[in-house]
Amino acid sequence: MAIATRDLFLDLDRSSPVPLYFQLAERLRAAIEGGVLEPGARIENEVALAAQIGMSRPTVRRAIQELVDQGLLVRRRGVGTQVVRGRFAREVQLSSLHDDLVRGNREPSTRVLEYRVVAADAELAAQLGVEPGTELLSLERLRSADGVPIGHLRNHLAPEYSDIPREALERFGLYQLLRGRGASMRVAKQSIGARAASAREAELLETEVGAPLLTMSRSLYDDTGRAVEYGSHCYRPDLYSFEVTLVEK
Amino acid sequence: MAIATRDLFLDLDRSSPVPLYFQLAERLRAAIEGGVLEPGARIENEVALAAQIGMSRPTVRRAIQELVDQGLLVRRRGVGTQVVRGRFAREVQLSSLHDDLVRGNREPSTRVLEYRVVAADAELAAQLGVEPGTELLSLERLRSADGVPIGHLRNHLAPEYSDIPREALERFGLYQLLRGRGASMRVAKQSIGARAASAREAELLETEVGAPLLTMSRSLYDDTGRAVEYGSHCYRPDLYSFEVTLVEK
DNA sequence: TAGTGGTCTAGACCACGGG
DNA sequence: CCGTGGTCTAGACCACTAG
Repeated sequence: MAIATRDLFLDLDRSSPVPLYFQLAERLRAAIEGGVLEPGARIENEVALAAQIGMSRPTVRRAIQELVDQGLLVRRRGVGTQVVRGRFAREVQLSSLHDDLVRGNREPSTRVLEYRVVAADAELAAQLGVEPGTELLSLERLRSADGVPIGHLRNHLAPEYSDIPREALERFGLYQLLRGRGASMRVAKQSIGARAASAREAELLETEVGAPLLTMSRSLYDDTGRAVEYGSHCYRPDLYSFEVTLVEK
Repeated sequence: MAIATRDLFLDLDRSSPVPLYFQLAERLRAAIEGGVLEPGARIENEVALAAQIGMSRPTVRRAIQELVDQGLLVRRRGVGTQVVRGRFAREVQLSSLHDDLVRGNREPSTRVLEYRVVAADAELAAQLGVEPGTELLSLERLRSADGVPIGHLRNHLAPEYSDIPREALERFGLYQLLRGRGASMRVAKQSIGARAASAREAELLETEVGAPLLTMSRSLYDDTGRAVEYGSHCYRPDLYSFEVTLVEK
């Protein structure tokens, strides 16, 4: 039996700049995360839901699809749509470690270890999709949370961002600064691995030489498809990990 | 100036069971990966493309959206759609290590180290969304590629899959066996981290005690939202890493 | 102002799963 | 057989960007 959802959608605002499908998706999400729709519960079919709410079926469908993509709902043709059982994972966003820490109510701080302009070698040029020899701002930072070192961050920034002042990097997250300079970041391609800490990394991260580190290298592109930065980071695995949700299509 | 794409879409098959939007997306992908559409190239606008191909705009739009979601294209309202610059990352699928190795033309082999039924404790029950005490098949396997140990895999399977024979696990990937039993897996929630190898892990993986290992724990759900398995794996980081593409919405 | 992607409608037909 | 989600159409209006 499908759950009655009539009362959940009374306050949709058609004059709002927020899309209808998004408003509906957020209400469904709240119902799921708030326990109104329990794990395993079936929601009403798309046609009936559209009629009840007074929206077209494609709009309702898109709202549901958002939650399917995020792993909160599963659909079966000919059967129906249900809430996934089990725990909910916080969705991975395209955000910086700095922002992650702030969201987790931890106090981030940053020490800039290196700040200089370099010419892109072949490897960097390929990662970023720029010409070899292009001038990039090379950064090396140590990021701490509540005074404890958590990550060693190396970044190379595209030329248009190479005027970010060193002092700003001590106080703000890199993504925050990039956004403030008009970058609209869209696509990140990451590779996650592990390796042993070097002597320098061990000293910076206050751990032992050879201790396991979680590594992440990332190429970041903006909404024009141009490279914004290439980053090569390592983290203390006792203080940081990556959460990923995969949905089979 | 937008790239002419007229000739790319002459062989679309409207009678095929493969959806039109998917056929179109695959042709676009081939054009991008084959270099016909170069990094940074703009493709024609959705309305013109639809008219040329003889499809409706929503269908064309959906095809483009597929590639946007996969990080191959970027769109800007009022401007247009462009090919992302930089390297293309192979998309992460919901697949097993076994399948990954086969795809990479490597020879996987598996040693089953443990095979027994256990009762779910509170932690496992929460991860899988089942009642505590539910009987689960507990597995411990060593996966090698071309004879070199690459990962130590611990899994707990939901009751309906606990009759998978031990011998099958030596010869096939777990996902392959689950699919063969009718499981249609949909959602995986993974956490990726790192830690030091224990004495046993070091021996199994032919590395040193304390050597860095890449870890991944995963809850897997099927298309009814029910739990299929919980896995807790570790890998030799010199032989395996995770590739992730994130797209900001 | 012209051109683009973003949203939304109101239908239609089909494929699949279950009874 | 019926109910469900999956696909597709042919429009419409709007918001944003660039010149």
